[in-house]
Amino acid sequence: MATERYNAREVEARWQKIWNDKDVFVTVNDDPRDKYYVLEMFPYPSGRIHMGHVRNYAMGDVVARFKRARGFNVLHPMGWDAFGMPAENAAMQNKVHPKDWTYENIATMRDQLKIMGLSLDWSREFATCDVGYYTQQQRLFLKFLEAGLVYRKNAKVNWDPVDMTVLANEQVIDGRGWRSGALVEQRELTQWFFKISDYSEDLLDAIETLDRWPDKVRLMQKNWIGRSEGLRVRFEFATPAPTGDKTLEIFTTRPDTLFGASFMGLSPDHPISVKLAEDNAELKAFIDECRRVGTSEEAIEKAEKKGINTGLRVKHPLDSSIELPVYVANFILMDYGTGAIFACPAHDQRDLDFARKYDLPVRPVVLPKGADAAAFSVDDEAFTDDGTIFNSDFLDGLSIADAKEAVKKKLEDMNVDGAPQAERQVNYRLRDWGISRQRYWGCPIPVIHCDDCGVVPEKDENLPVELPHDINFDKPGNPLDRHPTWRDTTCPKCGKPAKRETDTMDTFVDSSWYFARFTAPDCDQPTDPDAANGWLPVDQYIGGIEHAILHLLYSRFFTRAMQKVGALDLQEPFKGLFTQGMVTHETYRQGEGANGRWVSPAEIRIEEVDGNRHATLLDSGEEVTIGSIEKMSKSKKNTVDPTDIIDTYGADTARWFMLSDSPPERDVIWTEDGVQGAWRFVQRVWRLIGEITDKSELRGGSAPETDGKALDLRRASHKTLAAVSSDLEGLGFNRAVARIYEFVNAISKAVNDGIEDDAHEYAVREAANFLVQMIAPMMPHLAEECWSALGHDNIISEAKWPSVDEALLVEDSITYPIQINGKRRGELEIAKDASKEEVEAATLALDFVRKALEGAQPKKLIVVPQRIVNVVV
RNA sequence: GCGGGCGUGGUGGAACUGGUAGACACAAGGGACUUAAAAUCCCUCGGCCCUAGGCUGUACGGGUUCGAGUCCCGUCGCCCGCACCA
Repeated sequence: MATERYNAREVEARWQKIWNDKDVFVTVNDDPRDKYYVLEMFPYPSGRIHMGHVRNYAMGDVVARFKRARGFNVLHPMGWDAFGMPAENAAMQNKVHPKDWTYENIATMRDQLKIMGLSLDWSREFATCDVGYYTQQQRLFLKFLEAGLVYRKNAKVNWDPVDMTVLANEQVIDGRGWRSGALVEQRELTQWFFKISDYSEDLLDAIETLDRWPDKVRLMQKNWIGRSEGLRVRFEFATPAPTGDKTLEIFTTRPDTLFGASFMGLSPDHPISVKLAEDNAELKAFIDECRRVGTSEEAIEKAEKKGINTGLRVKHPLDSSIELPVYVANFILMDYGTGAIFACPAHDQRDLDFARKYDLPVRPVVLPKGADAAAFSVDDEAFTDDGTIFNSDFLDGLSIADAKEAVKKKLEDMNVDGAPQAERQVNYRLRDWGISRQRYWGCPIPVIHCDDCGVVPEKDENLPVELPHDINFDKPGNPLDRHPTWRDTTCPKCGKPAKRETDTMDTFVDSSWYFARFTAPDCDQPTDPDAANGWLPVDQYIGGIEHAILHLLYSRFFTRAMQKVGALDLQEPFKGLFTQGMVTHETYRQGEGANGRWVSPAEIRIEEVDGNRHATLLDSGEEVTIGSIEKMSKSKKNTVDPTDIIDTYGADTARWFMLSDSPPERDVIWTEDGVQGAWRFVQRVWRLIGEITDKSELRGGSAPETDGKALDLRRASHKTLAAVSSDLEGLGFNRAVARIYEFVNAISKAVNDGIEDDAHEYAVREAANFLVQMIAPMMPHLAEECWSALGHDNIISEAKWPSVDEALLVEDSITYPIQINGKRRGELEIAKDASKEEVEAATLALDFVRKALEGAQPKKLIVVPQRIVNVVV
């Protein structure tokens, strides 16, 4: 074979055809081997694959191919998260039907994925907008409805009064609609909800069992669910409330600070606020202003703390001589607790900001450890750490925890307006999941509104409720609403004319069970429970950290809900989770400030002059500014098209580069130099394998002798194999790559120095085989080509992972670094099984140690077995 | 604003549970081969000091420890999420 250059384009296409023709990656459900389910978060078909996809799918493919080689029956499917807003935006902008736009994108992206050479079972592919998929989703919805997991209630949406349409949070920019620029209002609509709150406690507790999830994701989910133990306290009104209520009910997690109470706060949406606003113009204006901030928690929290004094007053439950004013405040959420709070400014930053603005009292009641009670005051920073209660009557001197308990006990036993003054309550931050979307391109909610029977589920035999194709986006709003006939149907209950629900489902619903559907993609029910229970949970799920909370939490809820309706029998969908980092790239900009424009990497050339990098435009030679490194995005034009890279260098090179260097959980910077380095490595491996086959074909080496150079190389082979195996097991792709580089250096040296004898030749052949097998999960095409060149008659995609000879890993001596006072001053080589005493004696006998000691005894001699020795003088 | 994370040479990074900081790679510089270029191979490569060698160094400032990139406190910078983007 000699040294012709490796032609990636020709080789990759050839092997992809072979895999395809042989159905190598088609998985059958009844295979007797142990199962392993690898899944990467499926892509939204935005138009073209981007580098983030390449990274994500390259990682998943390594796991899939590695586990396959290790003897597992691997399920590795792919599909499309295909409903969503971009298709509607495209329809509005380019007059293209969302369905056509979506399926064209899918076709393009499927081709792009195929040239990556992924070991996917394409026979299981589906898109969430396939009628076959959303039919089953409607069926699941009806089962959830029957099981009491679905209900309707009023909820707020962002309303664009000019476009007459509901806006997503991302479409609201500084309180205005992104297209119309109109001030956004809030509107209440009756919407569909999933009762995820039924599972708050379970979803929280079960996080403990997810030991193969990143700690940060588990922590984020815990905080998101937000369990808090607190107290529901009823404050008696000192002035009559407009609603006729005798008491104002609040929720607090800090009853210990009750003596620091300065005012009461109501959400702008609280019934009392709304009632008062009826004949208070100032308050009404304020509430309207709050409603223009938007519905997102972020917007509400970031807004300046503001409020209006209602003139109402309540009595302090522990000291009736104190009356507290009641404010309507913009930072209080109606969805959390009771929509009302008591404010203790000294120990809550939001309350403090508010109190300072309106000149309300700030009375500290928690004293920091060691502080002087007489001198302690709170200025602009609330004190939220631990301390001792003071200024608080019977609570003085107690710890926070004890004071909480004391207040709870006391208030529980008190009565106001014929009921206990307070009750203990466990509160969750997690809210029910609103799934209604007033949009066309989503799964229709299969219910019918009948004037006589009310809301009626569609009959199972009438499914699917199919999206009509004859719609247009000439006008804003939901095309389903104004379709001339689609809404018209008959009531499944009474048979009279009735109207269909026009809301479609949140696309998070689509992605909350696709992993289960892959186990039986053609089943005429949502799942085949046997298949689902056999394959699930997903053993390794890989995707972006941006999904750490919502998608993963919804999928966990869905799995429980599906268990409840008998679709499958497990709670947790994802056993192992891995969140990979983003792909970033330098940015380039021509011109300054507002007149500047972003320039794509393909348009420029980089040169180095006197150690400084300069970028110039390819066509005009004009200088371009090199900017910061940012996440690849269309808006900054710092994207690199994977197809271009694969055309130039091949899929293996692109995959290898995505896996080398950067740890997979961290961001990776795409650089041209890096790709070229990867490409050179591809060539290097090919050349090395060529040399080995040339040099060793004359000999018949088959004697695994174990001494000299042959032994050294075999040790390196088995050590590398052991290390790479465990790196791949733990998704340490970059570490595996570094070890493979080292290994290639070692093999090259052995080959260049000349193959000495049969034993050495055996070792070189073994090393070559190991090398090819170790790169196979990452660069499968190159590996197949090398494997074939090495004379194997099977394909490497079906070859078994080699096994490590443990005997070759054992070392008989060890080199200890010797520290003097914590600084390394030399080394000690000694038998690996030397006792602590022997190591100590040998250390003290070393020249530089004796010199440092100057005849004295060491103050301390620390020997960490197999690690290090530290002499303290 | 709240929650979560990250920060190591010119660059990407390595360093298992607190134990030799900079493995491996990229870039750069020097050399070999070549008519020349590409490719390939060899050498150097955190900073400072005069070498042997030493000092210093993991965003910044403190602390715990025989020993800190790793643990703790504070500061700065960047990134992700915040429930209708996917």
